[in-house]
Amino acid sequence: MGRSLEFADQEALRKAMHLFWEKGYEHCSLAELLSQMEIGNSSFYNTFGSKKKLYMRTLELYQTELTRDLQALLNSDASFSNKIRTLFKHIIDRQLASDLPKGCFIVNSVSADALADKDIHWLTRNYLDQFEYTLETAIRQAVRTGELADSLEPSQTAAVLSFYLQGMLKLSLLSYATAKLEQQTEYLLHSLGL
Amino acid sequence: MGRSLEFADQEALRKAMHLFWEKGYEHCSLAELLSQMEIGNSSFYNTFGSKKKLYMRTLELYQTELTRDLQALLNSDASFSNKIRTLFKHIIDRQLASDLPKGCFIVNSVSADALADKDIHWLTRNYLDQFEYTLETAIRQAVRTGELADSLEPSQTAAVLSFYLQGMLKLSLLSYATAKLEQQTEYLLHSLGL
DNA sequence: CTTATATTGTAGTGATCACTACAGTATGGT
DNA sequence: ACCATACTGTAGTGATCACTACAATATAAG
Repeated sequence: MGRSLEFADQEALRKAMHLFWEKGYEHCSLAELLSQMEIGNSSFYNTFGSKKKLYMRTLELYQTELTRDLQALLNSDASFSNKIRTLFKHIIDRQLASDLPKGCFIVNSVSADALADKDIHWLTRNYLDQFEYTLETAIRQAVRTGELADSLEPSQTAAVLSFYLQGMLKLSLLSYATAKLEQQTEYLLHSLGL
Repeated sequence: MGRSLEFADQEALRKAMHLFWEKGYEHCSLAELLSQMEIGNSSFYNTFGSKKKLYMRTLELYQTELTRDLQALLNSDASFSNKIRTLFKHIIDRQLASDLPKGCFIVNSVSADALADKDIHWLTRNYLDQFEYTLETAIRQAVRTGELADSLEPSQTAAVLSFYLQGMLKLSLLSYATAKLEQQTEYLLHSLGL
C-alpha cells in the first residue's frame, strides 16, 4: 500500500489555523504555511487539495472547537449571570495573551472575502446563527428557572449580546485597554438585566 | 507650465473609495482602480504616488465626510432619542441599497491588515475614538437638559453603542433581515434607557 | 526480495501583481 | 511661434503567487 504519511495532518491543520487566524487568508503565502505546518509542497496538495480547501477546514476546526467550549460553559451549573460574565472575561483576557492571535478567527474572516466567496459567507453566517441560538436557549432557560426576569426577551437579548460581542472581538484588534472593555461590558450586561 | 490635468482628482478619489470600500484593499487591482477612476497609469502615479497612499487618502475622505454627517445629525434640534434612532435607521437601511457598498469602509479595513500596518491601525483607532467621543458628548448634553435620566452613564453608554454599532456594521455583510436588525437595536436602545 | 503503490523534494509553470522607464504629446508662459 | 514643462500611453520590470509535473524515494503487501 506504499508508505504512510510522515506527519500528523491534525497537527498540521491546527498550525495552519493559527497562521490563518493571525495573518488572514490573503496574507498567508503557501511558503509560510508549508514552513509552519512542516510539510512539503506535494504532501500538502496530496492531503489538503488547495489553499482554499485548507482554509475551509481550518474554519470548520475552529468552529467545532469553539462551539464545544461554549456548550461546556453554558451547560455548567453556574448561574447564567456567572456564565455570561465568564464568557466575556475569557474573551477580554485573551486580548493580552500575545501568543494567541487576536479576535475571533471566523469573525476576522468576515470581510469583502465573505461577500465574494459564497462558501465562506454561509459558513460564517451559520456559525453566528448557531452561536446566537445557543445563547438564546441558555437565556430562556434562566428565565424559566426564575434567575432572570420574565420581562427579558431571550431572543432580542441574545441577538444584542451576539452583535456586541462580535463588535468587541473585531475591535479587539485595535489595542483597547482591558479595563475599558470590562467596564463597558458590565454596563451592558447590567442594562440588559443580566 | 505644461498642460493641466485631464481629470478631477477629487472625483477619481471618490471612485477609488467606492471600489476599495466594496472589495477591500487586497482585492482591488491597480487595473481595476485605473479603469474605475478613468485615468491612466502615469497620471495615477503622478497624482497619488502609490496604491497605499491612495488607500490612505480614501480612508481619510470617508472619515471626514462621515464625521461631518454625524456632527450635522447630532447638532440638529431633535431629541437624542430621535437622533440615535435616525442614525441606526440610516445604517440599517443602507444595507438594502445595493448600489452602495456594505458595512463601514473604515471598520471593514480593520483586519489583519490593521495589525500589520501601523498607519491604518491608528487611523482606524483614532476614527473610532472620535466617533465614541462625539456620541458621549451628545448623550451628556441630553442628560444635562433632562431628556435622559441622571442614572445613565454617558461614557459607558457611548462605548456600548459604538461597539454594538461596529458589530452590526461588520455583520451587515452577512445578509441579515432588516426587521431583525431594527428590532434588536430598538431592544438595546430601550434597555440602555435611550 | 520484489513490486505495486503511495509519499516526497525540486524545479518550473503561467498568471497577476504593483510599479517604472521612456517616448510621445499637449499646453502654459514669454 | 517657440520651448520648457508637465501630463499621458504603452510596453515592460522583477517579484510573488498558487499550483503542477515529474522523477526519486520509501514502505506495505505478497
